Amino acid sequence: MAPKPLMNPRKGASQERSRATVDALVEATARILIREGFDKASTNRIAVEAGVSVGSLYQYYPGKEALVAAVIDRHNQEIMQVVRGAFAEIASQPVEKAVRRLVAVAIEAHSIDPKLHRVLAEQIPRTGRLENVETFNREAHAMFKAYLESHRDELRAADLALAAFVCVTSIEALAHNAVLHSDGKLSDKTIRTLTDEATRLVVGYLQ
Amino acid sequence: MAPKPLMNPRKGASQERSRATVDALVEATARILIREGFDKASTNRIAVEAGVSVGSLYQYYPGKEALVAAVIDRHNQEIMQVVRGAFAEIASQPVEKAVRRLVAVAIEAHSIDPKLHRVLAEQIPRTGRLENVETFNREAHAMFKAYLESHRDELRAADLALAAFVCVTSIEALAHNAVLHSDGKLSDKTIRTLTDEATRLVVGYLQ
DNA sequence: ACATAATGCGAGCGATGGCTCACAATTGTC
DNA sequence: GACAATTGTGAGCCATCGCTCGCATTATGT
Repeated sequence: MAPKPLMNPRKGASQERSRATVDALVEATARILIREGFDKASTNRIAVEAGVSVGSLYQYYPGKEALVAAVIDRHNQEIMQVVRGAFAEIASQPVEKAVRRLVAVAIEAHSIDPKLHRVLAEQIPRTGRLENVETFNREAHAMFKAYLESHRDELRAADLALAAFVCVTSIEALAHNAVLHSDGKLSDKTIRTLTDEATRLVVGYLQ
Repeated sequence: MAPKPLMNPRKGASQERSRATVDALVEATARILIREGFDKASTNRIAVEAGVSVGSLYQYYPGKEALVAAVIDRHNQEIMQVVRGAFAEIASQPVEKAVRRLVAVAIEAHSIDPKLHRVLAEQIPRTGRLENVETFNREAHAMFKAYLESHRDELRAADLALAAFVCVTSIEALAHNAVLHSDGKLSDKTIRTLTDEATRLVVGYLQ
């Protein structure tokens, strides 16, 4: 068998110029996803939007999937940054206060770049490589479980992994549905009400 | 403007023969979605699988989207049948028993044709026409709110629409994640545990 | 200045997919 | 049996898409 022609993405982006090209590509991809949706995001279209040629695109990314994955990664990093911060912040706080903060953060996180968030949630097939979203989810579950373990005395649950699953799933779903159904930012009042309810739901369950 | 050449899906499927064709198409679509995934479900491929020519396909459906929508509708009808039955059954039962039943039903519903359910959840872009899933969601919320209203005295919530949103969202998400993460059917034990937890979560919130 | 490497270009190839249309086969009607 | 309506056929048109490759442009080293 002939060895692969070796025309995969060029090695490193060593010069300054190419970093700019890479960034332009990712940002162009995000813009197209937002403005025109997933199926319109062809490699040719993305290259034009980025002010770059298709050839250059394939020098840095093996295909459309990789570009979209890069956008998703970028978005997830932003979200996880916020979430990790929150967990650090609440580590030594009592359950009620901690849960309230986490709910608020979940809503904030889902409100980051809401249009992009919506497209990612609604239009991107969760197939192939794009499963690394799962990694983030697992991290969130693990962090929550760790918090529960260090506050065992305030709780009455036996299986903390199960409890973490129930809490994280509920909080995430509530934030997700609330933000997506209201197309964009929620009013402060709605956020307060929702936070109260979700907190009662989860705290009542844990204690 | 020239009047549209009038080559849209042929009017009615009046004869017996055509009903069979239509059914074959929908079932073929479902089979392909399950076995090969969404992108492999081209109109040509579907027609072959159904033992029918592409031409016939376009006599009954305006395109691939419509076929997939038909499959989704079929699946959702099955689910809503079960859910409607459950709501009728619990109408006069106390909150604890009612919620427990609803949780069980949610799990059952998500376990109907799990492979198809997974494909629909993971691979189908929720775009365009496929938003009528929303209709079913609204129906579920409405039914739950109706139940809450007729049991107001057992509850302490003020805003019942909000309470319904919180409960339905949580139950649905728990059932969804549990079923999808465990690839297929859950063990009886897992189902019992999950039902207990979800029931405690929701009942604790409502009372 | 010159050579060499790194980066960028974009016409166009091959593949695939949605969809049409001219026609054939079947069914219903008298 | 004759005729019209209904239903079924499938080769192939056209558009699009992912991707390549030979070449142009720009940076780096000496």
